[in-house]
Amino acid sequence: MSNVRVRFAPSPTGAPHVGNIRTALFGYLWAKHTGPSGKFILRIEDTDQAREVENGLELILESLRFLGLTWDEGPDVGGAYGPYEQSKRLPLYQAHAAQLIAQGDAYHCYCTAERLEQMRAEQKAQGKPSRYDGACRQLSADERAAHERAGDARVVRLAVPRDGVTTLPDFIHGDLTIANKEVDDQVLLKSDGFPTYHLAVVVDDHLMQISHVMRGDDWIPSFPKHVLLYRAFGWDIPPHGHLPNVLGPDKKKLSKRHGATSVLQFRDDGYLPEAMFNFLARLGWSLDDKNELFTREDLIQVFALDKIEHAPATFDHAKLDWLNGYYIRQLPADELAARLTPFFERAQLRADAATLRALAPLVQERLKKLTEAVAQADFLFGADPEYDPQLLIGKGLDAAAALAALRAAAATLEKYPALADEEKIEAELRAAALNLGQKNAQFFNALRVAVTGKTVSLPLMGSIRLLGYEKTMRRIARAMLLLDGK
RNA sequence: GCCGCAUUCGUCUAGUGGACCAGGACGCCGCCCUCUCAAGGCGGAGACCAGGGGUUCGAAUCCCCUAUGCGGCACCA
Repeated sequence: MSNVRVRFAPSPTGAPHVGNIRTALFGYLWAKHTGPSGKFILRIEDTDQAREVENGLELILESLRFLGLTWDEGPDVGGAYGPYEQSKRLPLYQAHAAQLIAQGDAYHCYCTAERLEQMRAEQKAQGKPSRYDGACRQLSADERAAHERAGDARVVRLAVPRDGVTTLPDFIHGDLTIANKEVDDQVLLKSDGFPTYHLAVVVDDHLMQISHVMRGDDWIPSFPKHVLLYRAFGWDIPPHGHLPNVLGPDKKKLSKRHGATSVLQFRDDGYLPEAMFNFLARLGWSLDDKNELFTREDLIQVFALDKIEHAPATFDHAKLDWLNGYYIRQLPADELAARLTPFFERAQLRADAATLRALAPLVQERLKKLTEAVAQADFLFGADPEYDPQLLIGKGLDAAAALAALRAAAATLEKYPALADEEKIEAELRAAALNLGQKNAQFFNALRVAVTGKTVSLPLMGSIRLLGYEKTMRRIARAMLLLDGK
């Protein structure tokens, strides 16, 4: 196979959501699967000035970087086929549009927005599909000259054949066919001199020698325009694959309506890139019935185009959470601590590196998302926690028994102010429980609530070690006081 | 409305004419482990393969029709 070159071509209209990024991921995987010669290219389709967002480009770059979807060519890194922002390639499109007009494959249209609007309203009223009526397609030379003399604004439209059908082989769906009469005389070049998607994508994919076009299957209805353009220019059509969309829980195409859908939001919500990468790859693609967990390297190695699903896939948050938890558990403790750092900073908890490093093993198998560590560890920071004293009294115990448990626990801990030998302390605490005739669960519950203020907490011994001897003893004493009144 | 794409457990999916009274994963339920919660182990429920016609000795797998869902119908991508 000659060199594979796949492009991801978003427009800078906001933070890319996971559906778009999944398209980027598949392109990346396919390019990298073919080895070092496979290139992943980033091209920015900024041809609509109206919809542009100021930091749109940055958001795209950041999203791709988060997932490690490194591009070989793009607006920031350059490449042999630049520029990679369509707004910087305007003369190219204009020249190609001129060529089409010269060949008779496109024509100037002088219709005003008002006329088009009225035309569509009429078509709609008659229950007809809204399509450009071709008014300017058969303008005489004189009429054109008149419009030009008057300085009327003009666009360039594609002259779509009235009959026949257009077929595109698609490596996901098989042959796709649409009758030409269903295809609009699409605008190729807008009156502001910018191209529309249709012209730009074909010109750029060809000029940039894109080997495989991969895009969402919401593009299927407009492929005839692209095929027609390739033919008009006399260019080979690269293999196309229309990826099924990613759906929200309501089965509708994923969008902002579905809540946090941008990759950056997932990052901020505490999802690992490893997990997102794995999860997104499995949405609409699978290897077989055995493998679920894939690293980036695995995926690059086994990714195959013919395994891409035909039907849209629903984004399953629960499964993502499971995967994220799995990858969190795989992290070395140092690494987990490092990844946790920004979340504690954001929560404004003064957790130094050593504390986080010691905390990591405790929270590790209890996290689905990194953000959750903050709530699990918050008892370590700030003032002694407030709680309902009733919580100190475990199931089947009374206040006196809980008090006895705390007294025994304090007596044990007092012997180990350095909290050095955890196992030994724990053994002694168990012995104390036995001695009091309490179940471990009952005994430790009292201690747990006293120390953490919660009935559900991180492992007790580790929590005590992190809290420190002083604070622990103070909280136990306080708990005993609370119990005294009962 | 017109055109197109799709249709296997709740979800992601395996399955390309016989090995499928349909396999795995997430989720769910139960048990074990256990200082709580998790994690882990074990087990369970859960899909008559959208429906109906064909083709075939034989169909989840091939063909047709219907239904449903989704997508597109801009000087937006």
